[in-house]
Amino acid sequence: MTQVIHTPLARRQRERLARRREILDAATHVFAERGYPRATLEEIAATAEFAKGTIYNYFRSKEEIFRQIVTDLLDDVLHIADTAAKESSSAREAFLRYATDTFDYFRANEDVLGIVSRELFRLELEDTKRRMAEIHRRAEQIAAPLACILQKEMRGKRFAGQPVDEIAELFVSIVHHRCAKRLFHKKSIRELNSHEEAKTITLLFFDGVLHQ
Amino acid sequence: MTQVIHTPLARRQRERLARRREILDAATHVFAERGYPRATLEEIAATAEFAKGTIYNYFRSKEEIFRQIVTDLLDDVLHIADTAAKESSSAREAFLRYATDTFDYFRANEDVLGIVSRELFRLELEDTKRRMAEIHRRAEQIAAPLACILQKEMRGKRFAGQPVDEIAELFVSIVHHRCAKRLFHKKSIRELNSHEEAKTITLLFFDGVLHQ
Amino acid sequence: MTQVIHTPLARRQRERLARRREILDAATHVFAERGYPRATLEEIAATAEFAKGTIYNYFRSKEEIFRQIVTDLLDDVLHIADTAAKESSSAREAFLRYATDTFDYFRANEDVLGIVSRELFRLELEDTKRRMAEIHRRAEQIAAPLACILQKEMRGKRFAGQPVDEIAELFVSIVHHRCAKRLFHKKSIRELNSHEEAKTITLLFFDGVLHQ
Amino acid sequence: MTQVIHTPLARRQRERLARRREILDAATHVFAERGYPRATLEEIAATAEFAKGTIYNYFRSKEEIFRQIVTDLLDDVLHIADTAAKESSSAREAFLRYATDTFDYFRANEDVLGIVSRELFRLELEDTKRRMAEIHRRAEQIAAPLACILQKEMRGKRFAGQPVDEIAELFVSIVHHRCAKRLFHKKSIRELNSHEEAKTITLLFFDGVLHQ
DNA sequence: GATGAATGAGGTTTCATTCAT
DNA sequence: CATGAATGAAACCTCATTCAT
Repeated sequence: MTQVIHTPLARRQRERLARRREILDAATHVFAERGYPRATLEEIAATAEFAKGTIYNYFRSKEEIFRQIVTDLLDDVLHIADTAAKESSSAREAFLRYATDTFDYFRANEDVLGIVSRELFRLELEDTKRRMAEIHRRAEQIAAPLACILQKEMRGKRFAGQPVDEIAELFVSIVHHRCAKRLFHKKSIRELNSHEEAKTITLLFFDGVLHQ
Repeated sequence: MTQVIHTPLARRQRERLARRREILDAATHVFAERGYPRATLEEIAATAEFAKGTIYNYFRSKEEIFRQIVTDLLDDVLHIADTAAKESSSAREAFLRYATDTFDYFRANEDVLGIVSRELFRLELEDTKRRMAEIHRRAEQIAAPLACILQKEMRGKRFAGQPVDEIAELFVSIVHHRCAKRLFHKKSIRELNSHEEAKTITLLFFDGVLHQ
Repeated sequence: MTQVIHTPLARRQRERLARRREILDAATHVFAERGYPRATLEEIAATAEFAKGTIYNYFRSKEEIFRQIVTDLLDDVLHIADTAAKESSSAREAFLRYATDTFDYFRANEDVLGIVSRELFRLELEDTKRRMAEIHRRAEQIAAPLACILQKEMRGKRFAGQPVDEIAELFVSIVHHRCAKRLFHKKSIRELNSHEEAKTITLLFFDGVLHQ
Repeated sequence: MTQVIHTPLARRQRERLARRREILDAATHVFAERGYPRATLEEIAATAEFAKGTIYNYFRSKEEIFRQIVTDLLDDVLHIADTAAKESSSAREAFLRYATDTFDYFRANEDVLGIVSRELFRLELEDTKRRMAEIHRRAEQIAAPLACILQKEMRGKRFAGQPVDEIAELFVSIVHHRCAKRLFHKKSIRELNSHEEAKTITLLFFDGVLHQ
């Protein structure tokens, strides 16, 4: 068992990380509320209860804060996909689990979902196109473990001539779409019954509309 | 038969509309290239080969230009969906046709697709959330004619407890996702074989992954 | 008696003057409504029912329109003062008449009064100070005929060491102040009883508060 | 006796106020020189020796700067009127003192006088007319203490059927007119002998031209 | 003479980032 | 490390004036 020694240095480190997290949480809230370009560092700082300048001791720029939020999110979702694939014995089970867990995750992190829905593709980078490609690459990563387990079950066959990973990506995009829809719809996302929804789209994906 | 008289007034009107279109086209290009916030009126004007002030004789603001582009696009897609539903004899045919035509439309209007993929949710409105709801409502409109024909075929039954229009929306979102994917992928959107792609997702939607 | 010949040229001339007047009237209205800087040529033109460019066939600039209005006004008031002095047999009568007629004039030309009250000193000239002096010189001109008749009655004596024309100017400024006050006050200027008001300030001027 | 502790916070506060004042002074100068619409923030900032953006850390807009200047001025003049009324034993003495002190005040604050003379009525508000009424209400406030002491002396009688406060306002307007006149006249306002001028108009006001 | 589209200089305002305290 | 005042580049938009038709 690892022996943790609380040297002053370690405390410093921990406090630093805690404050970094506070800033990220504050920023997440403000981005979700105002949208990236309308969000000002002034307001983020006020929400985090720091002075504007302090933010720059933790992040190099507004952009970096935003990218960190998105990266964290994608990591989380990637983890969900990994776990779903690893701990399931069939593709159907894995996909169902991925959908359910993702729904739950976003229900618990509504703000982050808001940001991703609106801002994911709006990073203010020199080369927007490069960024878009990057995002889609991450989506492929997320779909990969799901594709992998599906692959096995289909014994290497393609679906309608398409490689399996593209098909898995479709599923991922459907999940995302349902989340976003709920977020901006009359019914609160909190009322979303994760398991019901997950079953629906898994059923559609595996059996199609006509074969229920 | 109506005798068209080209009065000066009519000519003025026509020229005005033509120039409005030129501006919209130029703006579409710049928005697609730079993204909405980095797109400057300076550049839009230069691209349209007008002076900055001239733009304001045709549109009240940068925002208005953007909304016009989006509105036009949604109208076009809505029209595609309507036509597909009206001129098909089965749901499967209608969905296939909608997918094919939408693919073709975006292949011919790559810039517009770029804008929508990135900017649709970023209209700079006071109340971003209200706007999001509006966008989703438009999506429902687009899905409506497809839902309608599907409804008939399913004889009023629901799918896994979900109303048919939500299911139709899923299809629409899949189509959009495939378009965006192609746009930012290594393979140019021009190489996309609309018919092949459309067949794939229609097959998936109606029969599922397991029943090909 | 002058024989007026209505040659085509004269008609042109008359029509031109009439249109000039229409523009001045429209401009007077818009200036009064919006204030000089918020007034746009667009709106002046629309009010006059001409196109924007047409205005420039009659006036060299927005500024010139404004100066013409002010000049016309000052000429009118100067005429009132002249007449009052010429047709009165005593200073008291002359001042009373000047006040009464000026009140009547502004009641009939409310818009012009509004402009003068707000804009007189705001001509957008290179040298504002020179302009201010010019305005005050005009005020002296207006006061002059009144000063003249007062002078006679006072047999060359000064009032409290001040030259008579400065005293007359005070009276003129009091009249103007009462007009402006009424214009922006709850009671409409239309309800102003010119004769009553005029008697009050004339009484004050000649006999003072204590000697009624 | 209070022990003043100069905490950093207090120092910050003081410096902030000092800089606010510097900006107001610079703006006053530029407004007086150029007039409100020709005054640019560029020049105000340069005069105050700050960057343009810095101004906006102290005031929300050009308009707000202007209104602060005017409000401060009106407060000062109101204070003069209050003091004059409170510390005088007769109306004549109060009016004389008000006139003298106002002359002195404007001689020491020439720039502010310039602004008020030209700009008072040009505040760029939606509803200019509402603003004009507001200004006239302030004038009434200023006249109020003077009216009050005059009232007592006249034992409730009206003058020529007019309420006493309207009469007091006339006096205030005469004072203002003499100030403006001097400002834009050949003789510098610095040469104005406050006491002489004040005596003249007080004499006129109380005894009239004919009874010296 | 009348029209109205085109012009473009110039203004106000925002806000991410820096840096002295 | 924390602070918040200072910065200044950029952006959007207005509108008087010109000029080809």
